[in-house]
Amino acid sequence: MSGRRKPPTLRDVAQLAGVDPSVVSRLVNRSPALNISDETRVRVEAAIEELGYQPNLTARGLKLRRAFAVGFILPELENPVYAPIVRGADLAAQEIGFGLVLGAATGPGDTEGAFLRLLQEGRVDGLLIASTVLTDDYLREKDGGTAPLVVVNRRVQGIDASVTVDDEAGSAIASRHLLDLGHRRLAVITGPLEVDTSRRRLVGFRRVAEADGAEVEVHEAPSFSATSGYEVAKDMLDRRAPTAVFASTVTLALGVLRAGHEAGVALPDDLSVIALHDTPLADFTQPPLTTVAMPLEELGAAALRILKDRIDGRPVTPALVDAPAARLHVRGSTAVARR
Amino acid sequence: MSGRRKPPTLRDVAQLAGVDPSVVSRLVNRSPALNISDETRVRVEAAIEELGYQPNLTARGLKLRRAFAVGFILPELENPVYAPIVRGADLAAQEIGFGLVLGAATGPGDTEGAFLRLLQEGRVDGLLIASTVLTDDYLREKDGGTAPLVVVNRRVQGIDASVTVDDEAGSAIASRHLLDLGHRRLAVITGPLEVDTSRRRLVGFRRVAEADGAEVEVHEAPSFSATSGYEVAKDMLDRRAPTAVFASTVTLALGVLRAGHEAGVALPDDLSVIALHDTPLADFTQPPLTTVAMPLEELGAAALRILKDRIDGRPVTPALVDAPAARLHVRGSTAVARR
DNA sequence: GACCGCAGATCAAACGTTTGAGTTCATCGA
DNA sequence: TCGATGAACTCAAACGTTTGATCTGCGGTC
Repeated sequence: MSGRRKPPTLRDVAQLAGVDPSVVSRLVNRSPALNISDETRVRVEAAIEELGYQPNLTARGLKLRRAFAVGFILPELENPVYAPIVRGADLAAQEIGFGLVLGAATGPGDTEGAFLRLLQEGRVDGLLIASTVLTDDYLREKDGGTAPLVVVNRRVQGIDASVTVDDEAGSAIASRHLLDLGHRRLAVITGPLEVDTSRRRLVGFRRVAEADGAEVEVHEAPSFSATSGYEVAKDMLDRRAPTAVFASTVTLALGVLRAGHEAGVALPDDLSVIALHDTPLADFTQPPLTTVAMPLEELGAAALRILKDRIDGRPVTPALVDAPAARLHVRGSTAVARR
Repeated sequence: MSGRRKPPTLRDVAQLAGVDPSVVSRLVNRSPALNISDETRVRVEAAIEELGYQPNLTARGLKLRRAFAVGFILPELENPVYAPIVRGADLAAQEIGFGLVLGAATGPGDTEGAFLRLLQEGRVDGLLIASTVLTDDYLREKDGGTAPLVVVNRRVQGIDASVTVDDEAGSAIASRHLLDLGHRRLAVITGPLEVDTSRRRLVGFRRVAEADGAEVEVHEAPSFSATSGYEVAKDMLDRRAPTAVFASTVTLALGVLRAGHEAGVALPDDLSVIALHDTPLADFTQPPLTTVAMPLEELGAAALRILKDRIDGRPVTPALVDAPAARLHVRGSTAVARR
């Protein structure tokens, strides 16, 4: 309520320091074209300090045709996998003085709306796309359109700018863990296989398991939700059950756990469960969920940096895979195979 | 990559329609000062259509001293309680053409940094504060400063603009449910009592329970995390255990469930658990968690609308409580009291 | 016939920056 | 002594809007 006074401008600073605004501008921007005496520099800096001058983003944006912000399109916020990705992106954005504006979808299908809205308004300089609902075709069509985009945690043919973690390697670790525990009859519950990320996880898991001669049955869930995981797992348990299952994401695993409990199978003794992606929640499932933690925060940060490169017109490396340390967190949901 | 051409401007439209830019501007903004013939109107509208004109937000922003965006400061994204709040706010923002920019804290303590950053840059016109870490004093000091703010899910003395759900009523419903099941020895695990929201939940629960002559023991967790809930619950179970416990938020409940399992108490037969706030996850805990769903999405939306009122300088009702339908979701974690 | 009023437009300054193109003045080499 | 050089600045247009002020006819009044 109290007097919201307008902040000092470049002009104010210039006037106080007795110089032209252009000097202040160049000073603030460390422009190489700046050429002033030390004395003047000191005076200007003092003026900036005294007034607490902060450049006006909007004015800069108008002049430079920049929003100094990027949008993050995601299908939903509830899925715990997004929290670290968003955090990573936000942090990286902060570092370069960018804002992260949310384009959360309101419901299935509206991701597209969020997409277009952000772009057309010129509110953002580029877009991070973590949605699984936008089709490859749609993305290819939009890429290079109004604004640069980077797809996160997914690769689409024809779009260079995409960042993924090494899903294959992570899944291989899960596979290895189960094999080490002596499991021979394995199942994987994967997300929709039209999503390339799902496919890579499947491949990674299978490669290791089959190289070891273990049996792998594949169950494709129609979505990444816990409910889907539950349905698929219930179905799986009705048949000849495996002794261990790899859920290709944490939400699916939640469904598996529930199906297990309902079917009365002892966890982890009758059925080991391991999931890709770690989350604070994993400590609190019953039993606590063994996971392979992926560098999701790094993923978000990398995505943002790549997006910035595109915005600045720098060349982007074809399909950067970001592969630091996938780490196994052994909790209570995996155990040695019963014989 | 392909030619990113600059979008049409007001000038372009004006030129095409053969009128002055001011006409177009006023038309677009439905300015009452506009006074043109139908013929002209048609021509201008056609030009807008033809060029696909979209007003440039940055330029408008510069002129009008507006960012057309608000910031949302939250302590973390992992807590499932925030997802619906953010979604509600984002939806409401979309409706009025505003953007929602994230000010997620990087870690404890940095919420403040996010706060100041967003404000000073002039990136936002106002701020939604859902953080529990900013102190009342700090908020009071900032209120009415650079930008308007609205505190979400919390009330602070001296700041009119705050929105909360009816925590008392919700907690009362939880209380009622447990009493109806015949429980007489109740416990509540509350978040930090320096947070007013925690206090209101406690009050609501207690009022109903004690009116019924039931016994209520209070356990204050040092934070809202699952880990805190776990620690406190473990402690509680070591003593004379109650037959039912009310966790004042879902994350705390997760901790309670785990403590229960570890202590070997049968859930829900030996101990009923009910939590405030619903989440998709509740279906997948073991046992599935009985909850009282609060209108969190509405909370977010209401917060945004109030913030908009403040931004526009409209008077704000003192401490609006938004109290539609808290709903009980009975799942597997509550059962009739054993005698 | 001078004047008013009004519909239907136009003008131009401003919002706070950025930046290419001047300007001024002292110094230097030949 | 003159012009060239360069250091240290200033000028002013532009980015795309918004908006109060101004202009131009024309029909109606007295």
